[in-house]
This record gives sequence, C-alpha cells and structure tokens, in this order.
Amino acid sequence: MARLRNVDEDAALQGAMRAFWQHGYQALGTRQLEAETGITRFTLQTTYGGKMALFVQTLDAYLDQMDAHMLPEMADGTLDTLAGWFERRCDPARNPEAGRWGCLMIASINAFADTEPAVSARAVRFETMLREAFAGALAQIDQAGALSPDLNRGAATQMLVAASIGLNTVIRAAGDCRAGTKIADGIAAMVRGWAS
Amino acid sequence: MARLRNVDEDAALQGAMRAFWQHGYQALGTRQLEAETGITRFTLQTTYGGKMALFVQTLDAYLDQMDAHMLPEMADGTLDTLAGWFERRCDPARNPEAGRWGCLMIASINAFADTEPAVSARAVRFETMLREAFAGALAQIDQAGALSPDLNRGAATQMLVAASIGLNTVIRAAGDCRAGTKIADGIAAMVRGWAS
DNA sequence: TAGTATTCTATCCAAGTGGATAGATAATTG
DNA sequence: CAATTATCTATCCACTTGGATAGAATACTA
Repeated sequence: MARLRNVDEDAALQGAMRAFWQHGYQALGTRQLEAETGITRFTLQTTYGGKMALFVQTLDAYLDQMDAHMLPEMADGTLDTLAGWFERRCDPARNPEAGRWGCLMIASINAFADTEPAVSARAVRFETMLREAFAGALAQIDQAGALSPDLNRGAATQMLVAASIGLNTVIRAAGDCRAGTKIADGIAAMVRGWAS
Repeated sequence: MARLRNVDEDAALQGAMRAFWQHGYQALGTRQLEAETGITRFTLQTTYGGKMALFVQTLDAYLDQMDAHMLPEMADGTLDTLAGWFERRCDPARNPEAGRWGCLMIASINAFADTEPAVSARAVRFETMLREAFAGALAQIDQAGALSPDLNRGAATQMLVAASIGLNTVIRAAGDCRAGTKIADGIAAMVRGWAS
C-alpha cells in the first residue's frame, strides 16, 4: 500500500529506548536519535508525535518489559534466588548491553523530577512494580517456610525497593555493571541473613 | 577598589546550588540561572569560568556540606539515631527547602552518567563519603555494645548506602520529602532490628 | 503498468543555547 | 574630587534545538 519504514516498529522502539537510556532525554537530540536508531525526524513527528511522545512510549515499553521479567528472575521461593538477583545485576554477561547505564526510569525521574506529569505517572507505576515484585518474592519465600519469623516483611520490602534503586544509580555513575558489585554483594548477604 | 557584586560570593554559590539541584544541569539555562540567583551571565564567565565550571564548584560545596553534617546527624552511638536519620529525611521541617528535590549529586550522576570526568570524580567522592559515614555510624553503635553480633557490618553498610540513594530518588520523583516516608520507615525498622 | 499511500531526503524556521564584548555604573583609593 | 578597577547592562554571535514542509522515492493494489 505504501512505502515501508527503514526500521520496523519494534526495533525502532527498542533502539529509541536504548538511546534515551544511555544519553538521557535532554542530552539526546532528535538528529542524534535519528542517527542511532534509524527513526527519521519526519517519522518522529508523524507517527510518534514528537520527541516527548516517543520518550513516554519507550518508558511504557521499558516498564512492560520490567513487569514481564522481574518477578520470574528474582522469585522462586528461595532466598538465594532473590539475593542472587542483585549479584546478577552486576554481571555484564547476564544483562542487556544498556544495563551499564543503570535504569531508564531512574534516570528519567532524575531528569524531570516532578515537572512532567506523564513521567511522574510512570514513576508511580515503577515504584509500585518494584514494591510488588519484592513483596511477592518475599511472600513466596515465606510460604516455603524459608523466612525467619523475626523478619519484618514490610520493612524488608521497602528496604529492597530503595536498595535496588541505589544499586542502579551506582552502576550508572560508572557506566559499568561491575561497579555495583560491592553494594550488590552487601545486599545479597543481608538477604541471605533473613533465612529461618 | 571596584564595584561590588549584586550577590555576595557565598549566597551566589548557595543559590546556584539550589537552582542546579531543582532543575538539573541541562534544564537550567544561564539566563534562568541569572534570574534565580543574581549571578550575572557576565560574572558567570569572568569569575566562575562558565556554566560547567560553576556547576562543578556547587558540587564540591554540596559535598563539603554533606561531609560536615552527615556523620554528626546520624551517629551518636545509638541505633535509634541512625534509624531516625532516615525518618527525619522525610520531614519537610527538618530539611532545607531544596531537600524536596532529592540529592544534587544523585541527580547529577543521572544527568551525566560517565560522560563528564569532573562529575564522575565527585560521584566517587560521594559514594565514598556515604560508605564511610554509615560504616562510622555503625562502628560507634558497635563500640557502645548496641549492635547484634549476628549483623554483617560490611553488608549492612553497603545496604545503607544503596538505600539512602534510593530514598532520595523517590523523594525527587514526587518533589516532596514526605513521599519517602514509607521507604524511610521501612529502613528505620530494619536498622532498629539490628540491636543486640 | 498506473495509481495511491506512506516514508525518506532535504530544507527551512523560530526559538533558545552558552559565550563574548563594548559601554555604563559604582565603590574604593590616592 | 579624580583615577582606578571590577561588575552590571545590553547586545551580538555562531550554533543547536524541536518542529514543519515540499518534493523525491518506494511499495503495495487494482
């Protein structure tokens, strides 16, 4: 019916996600975005509605992927898998290449603070997802009888939410997953200490 | 000898710090910086050496202030004071007005990742300061005999470093100290659980 | 093969960027 | 009071920004 796009829709969104992830929203110009992703500046306007609209779509796609992968990767009813999730975050071989830039959502929160409602809404979803994932992982471990009765479940959940954000921030500061190793090992040791 | 500046040196640096803190480096133009701080665009060039040079000076000043206040505020040999440090972070009355924008250094890390050596160097100092502050606070508590022998001191230190970064990120997302209350209370509860 | 619909290429644009500079202004010194 | 020195005000600059648009290219359909 009509001319095809240079880059298929899925690759375009993933490429845009990677570009925003690495550079951040403000530091990434539309010309550089085109060069790195193949998304034409024309297409950016006509099919995505501009830079900000595309950015918000990448945030949604990012959170969708988190939602799909996070719980399965950290929760199998054992404390060791939850602890290992933090350790694996620091292994370049076990993370997407863009993982060295930390977390797209955390970078976006810091870029916009509370100035952009569309971003703030995604920040709320992000925090909720984190909290539910850690709470769910702990609940599975609890049901398996592997969690110390002395552990304050709710407090541990909040702690893990904060700790995971901190870990990704330290990784981004260095541009290297491995920079988070000391912190991840510390978190993992604490988590393993919650055994019954 | 010569004409005086509109704003004295100290107020200028504090004002610039606050402006960068709230808006972030990239989102703050030099004209807006002048409007909010009184630092003339002329003075920005002649006495500070440009926007980036001033920004780096504000980072240094920020870290100096952290260095002076952090340990005294969190460490007096009791677990309760350390735990309370996280809770107080969420009380608007007990924080500078700019505290609602999270932490300047964390925002800067996210803005530049590893692209700006001058910022990366400050990020290293920041992480070191956090680690030493928490390790020092725990050591004081330990010396007072108030720390459980079962606690992995090193792991707890790493956990607190990450958690404090996460707490500030959540605060920045909302532009409100109080948004961190749930997380801070969780961290505080965990910390209090480390009693001997 | 001709028509149609969509994307791409190549500009153009107004607005904003950080930085530089010339002349006016003000405060201290002699 | 006059000279000096540093800052302020007001431009000017080259460059980049996100966005808009006109014409060429391309891939289906009839």
